[in-house]
Amino acid sequence: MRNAPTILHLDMDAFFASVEQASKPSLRGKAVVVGGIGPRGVVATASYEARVFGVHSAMPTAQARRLAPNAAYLMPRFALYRSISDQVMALLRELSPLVEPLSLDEAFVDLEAGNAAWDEASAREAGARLRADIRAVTGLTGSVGLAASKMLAKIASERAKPDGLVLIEPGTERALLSPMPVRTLPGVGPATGDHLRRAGITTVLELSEAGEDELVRLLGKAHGHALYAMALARDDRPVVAEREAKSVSVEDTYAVDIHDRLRIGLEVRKLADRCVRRLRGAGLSGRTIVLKVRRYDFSTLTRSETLRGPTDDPSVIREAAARLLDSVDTTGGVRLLGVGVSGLADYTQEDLFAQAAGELAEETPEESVSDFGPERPEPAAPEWRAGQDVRHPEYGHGWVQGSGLGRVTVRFETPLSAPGRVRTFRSDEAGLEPADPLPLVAQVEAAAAEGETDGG
DNA sequence: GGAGGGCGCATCAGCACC
DNA sequence: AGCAGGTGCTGATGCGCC
Repeated sequence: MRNAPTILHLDMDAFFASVEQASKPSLRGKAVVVGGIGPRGVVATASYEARVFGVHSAMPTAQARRLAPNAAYLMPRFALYRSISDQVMALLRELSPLVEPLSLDEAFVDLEAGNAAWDEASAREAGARLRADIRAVTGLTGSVGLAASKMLAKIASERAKPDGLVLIEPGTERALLSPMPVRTLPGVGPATGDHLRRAGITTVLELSEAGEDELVRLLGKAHGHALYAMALARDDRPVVAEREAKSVSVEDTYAVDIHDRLRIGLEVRKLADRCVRRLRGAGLSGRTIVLKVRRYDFSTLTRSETLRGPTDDPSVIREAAARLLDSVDTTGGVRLLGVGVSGLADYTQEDLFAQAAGELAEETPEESVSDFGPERPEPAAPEWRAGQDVRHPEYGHGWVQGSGLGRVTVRFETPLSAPGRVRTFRSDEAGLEPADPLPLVAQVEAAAAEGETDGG
């Protein structure tokens, strides 16, 4: 807790949905839902137009479809969101080297550490300029919260949404916090919220009145102390620039439960390979292999095994995952499988143990290496995914609005065009091919906005 | 009735070692 | 040899967050 409101929290407004609307003119002003499209998908982001129908993130997509049947339902395009996120994070780093990204669309910035602000007026000014820059560079809006601590900056940006800026004046923190529900505080989710409610505690004021000892008794040592401090608006957590990953994991929920034990083994193997690809991509290796299984009844269990040293060897990790699977009863079927690696080494070091094991186990030689990697055969028929960008030699750039029954419907428009027209083709239409997303903002403008900060 | 993916953190139990 | 008490690791689970 400092005495000037120089911690900034940025939250992009309905980020995924806003990117899709910017990229697809025909969706502007319309209900857009981005998330898992399958029977077991959940909503990642709903546009504000979709929220009017009661759709919100973390809601099952099936339920969203009942509430807003006419909304556009799109798969997330993370590569595109990441590229825009990078532009936004770069703007934040111009304010201060102390930037802590929380996700693709959210970050804390310590303005004081970057000499970007030192008091209320300069903080407000920096926040307003940031919002303008974000709009100029990305065409999107973000909301800014400014306060003397992380917790309050975040609460402020929440109140600023959408497309606003809120600064919490030092000295007013406790009065602001007191009437708010306990769920407002970081660390209070559904379980803790229920727990506190059963103890008769529903507001932040009641939380502080309960006293530290009572909270520790109710919630345990770490949680109790932390929550009492938060309730009094005491929050000293620093903005931390780079936090290195502590684990890497991948998981899949299947459209239907898998019962076949062989198939389960196959999926675990595929997940292990995907996990290793990510691990290697980050130049990491790890020592503990974790298998996660969610059964048909939603009961979830994890099994883990710690090796003698870190590895990024696909066959070692596959075999560990397979061993862990052996110890799990999958009768009744599984809905989700996952493979993870923790105990990461920040550099890839030679794994002598795995090497020795590999040399000993000559019975299973090249198979493990040769069919690892991206060289698996592509499916023959092109599968058109909803939302995907495409090009057609005659009609130009567009996106897939829907596909099925050997047909694909494409809307031809670009981020800079007027809403475009829809055409339907056969799935194997000659010349129709996947395309990269186009920039959301005219290049000249973007270059000018960057030049302004570079040159000045 | 339905509930993704990917992470970090806390707690607890069991065990080895001192 | 048995016991009491730390400490640190491993493994499992649950919560919270975006």
